[in-house]
Amino acid sequence: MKKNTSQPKVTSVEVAALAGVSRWTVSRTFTPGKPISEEARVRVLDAAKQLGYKPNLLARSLSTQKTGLIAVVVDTFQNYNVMKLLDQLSFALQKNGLRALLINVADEDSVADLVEHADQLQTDGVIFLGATLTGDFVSLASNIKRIPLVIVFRDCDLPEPLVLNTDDYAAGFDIATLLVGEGAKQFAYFSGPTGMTTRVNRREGYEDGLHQLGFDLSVLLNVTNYDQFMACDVFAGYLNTTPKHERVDAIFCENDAVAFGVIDAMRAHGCLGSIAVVGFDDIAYGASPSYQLTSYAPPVSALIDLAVQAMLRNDVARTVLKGQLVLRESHKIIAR
Amino acid sequence: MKKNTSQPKVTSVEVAALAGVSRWTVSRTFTPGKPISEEARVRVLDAAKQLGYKPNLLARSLSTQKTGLIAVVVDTFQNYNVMKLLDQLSFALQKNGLRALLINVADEDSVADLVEHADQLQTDGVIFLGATLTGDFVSLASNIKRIPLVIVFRDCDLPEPLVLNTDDYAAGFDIATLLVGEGAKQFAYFSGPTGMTTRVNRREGYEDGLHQLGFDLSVLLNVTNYDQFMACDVFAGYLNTTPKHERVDAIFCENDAVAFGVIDAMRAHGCLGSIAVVGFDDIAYGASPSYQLTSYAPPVSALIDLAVQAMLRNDVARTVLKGQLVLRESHKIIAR
DNA sequence: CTGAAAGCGCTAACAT
DNA sequence: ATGTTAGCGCTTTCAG
Repeated sequence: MKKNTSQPKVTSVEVAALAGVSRWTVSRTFTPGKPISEEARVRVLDAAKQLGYKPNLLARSLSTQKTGLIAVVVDTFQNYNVMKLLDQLSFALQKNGLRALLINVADEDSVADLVEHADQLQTDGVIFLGATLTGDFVSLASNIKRIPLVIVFRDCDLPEPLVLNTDDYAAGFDIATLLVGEGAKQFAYFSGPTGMTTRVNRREGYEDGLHQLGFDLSVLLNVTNYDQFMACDVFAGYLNTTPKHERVDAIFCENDAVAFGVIDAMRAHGCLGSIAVVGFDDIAYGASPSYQLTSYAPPVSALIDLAVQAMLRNDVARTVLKGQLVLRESHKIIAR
Repeated sequence: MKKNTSQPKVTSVEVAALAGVSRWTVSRTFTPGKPISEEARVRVLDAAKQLGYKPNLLARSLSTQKTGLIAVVVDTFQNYNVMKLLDQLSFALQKNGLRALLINVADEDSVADLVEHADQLQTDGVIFLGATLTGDFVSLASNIKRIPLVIVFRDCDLPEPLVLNTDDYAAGFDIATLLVGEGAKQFAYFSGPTGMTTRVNRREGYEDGLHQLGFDLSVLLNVTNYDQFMACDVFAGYLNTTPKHERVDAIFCENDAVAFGVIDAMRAHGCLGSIAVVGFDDIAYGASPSYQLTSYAPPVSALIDLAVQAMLRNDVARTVLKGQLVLRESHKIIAR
């Protein structure tokens, strides 16, 4: 049995009494950057320690109108990339004295409610972390005017929320260039779920890149979920129904999970290395000897810094930033 | 540029005025389960909508002494298992009207500060999610008496914080039984980092199980980090320095990440299938065709439910629960 | 540098 | 069922 040893609550009043100063002097002691005589400070700190006093940040927030809480909205956890982003984001927030209030919107239609609740909790901002924004987001965004709304690693057509994203077009273009350089002639693109806020730019850059180099995008594959196993099934289907000589020799996958699935399918089919594959996100797992996935690394820390900055000051503008290709083995065509 | 369209703050006073009722009636309207006449309710709701009023939950918390915030302490994000746990935990909390305040303690020595800060924020409890608790945790735990402290998926010798964990001993025992049943004769255990709060039970159950069946644990491997690639290196080393006929034929890995590393090493070494391998955690990835990892699935949802319950009521006792083996292919000895 | 008044926005407890 | 009193614990004026 766990007991809640509710200690007698100690407030600034008691500390003030013990230290022989006023309540307001106690407050100042615990507010960095407030003028206070060294003597008073020591006396207060001493009394506080003796009483086990800690300022109630909730009460402070009510006064200052700042909670230091940032709602972080995530819609898919079980994804290595999201994990990395969440790791870095929560860390960056903490470094700036902010805290991440995690909002899990796996349950699609509750987004609006959850974000509204966060708003009522007086969070200082909302960051949508690679979340696939659904329809009601429009109304949501217009309801929340009090605090900054930021979308990182996702696009959004609306003018309202601040968008901070990878330059998907440039990425697609670079990948087309890489693949053509490897000698590929037939190209495929493997997309994930298509929602309201899409990542078409990634494909467009790829396609434009191919065109510019005299090639076409001949095959479009799709999976309704960024799921490795589903992607594997889809690609296995492609391999099974397409005679070897008709197959593409290069494929750009919308993210690494899909790319893994493609590689799995090729391994199972015994044709590993016959098709160049490039992923996106550069999750740590890609370095695995079993995959050696070539991937595009988004400018994670730069974008996260911007997102945090946007929470702190209101002077961040919509931005797309280039990432960079991480070359390993999977983009090479070894066997044919 | 993002503008903070600071709307004129609307409080319950304004709503009360417009609705022609008192402030407290407004409060009641927004507190589920409080008696209120339908007429008044409608009038208030109407006025509230008109004014765009939303109750300030912060102020409410100050009064009620409940924030509905639960600090969730995580020390390693980039781990599929943690991700799953965090996903389920945050979801379970939400379902119960609670919210997860994410505390990222990647930076080891800041645990105490961060948890203390959470305490000052008046969180209603703290959940350590599979976090490796370091030394100063002892003092930490004794400092926080106001709210329940729970450790899930980790052991802890201290009597104070509530521990909710998998029955690691039983798991180890079951795995020994499985491996012996597969015809293995020589056994290894591959452990991860050894900290203050260890998972020795997992190994002990394994070892006792082997003994009971007439076998011994002959090889102990270790990696200082639950990292697939590091584990791969370590196991590659083992394979390279141990002649084939002297090698173990079964290995139990402390978690799936390590097990993946072992499989990677075997694949690279061309001896895939020669050694039975069993992991722990049953991360989704284990189902990958490239691994087909047999693993032990901890009773995740049961433990998480208990943790949430512990936040809600103070009647949860220290518990260990059995999980179950998930049989795929990796525990079979195919080639020798 | 320190003290006092007023108030952040809401709700518990009691009264009506 | 509704209104009242008193406060949650802190901070922001602004005097002294």
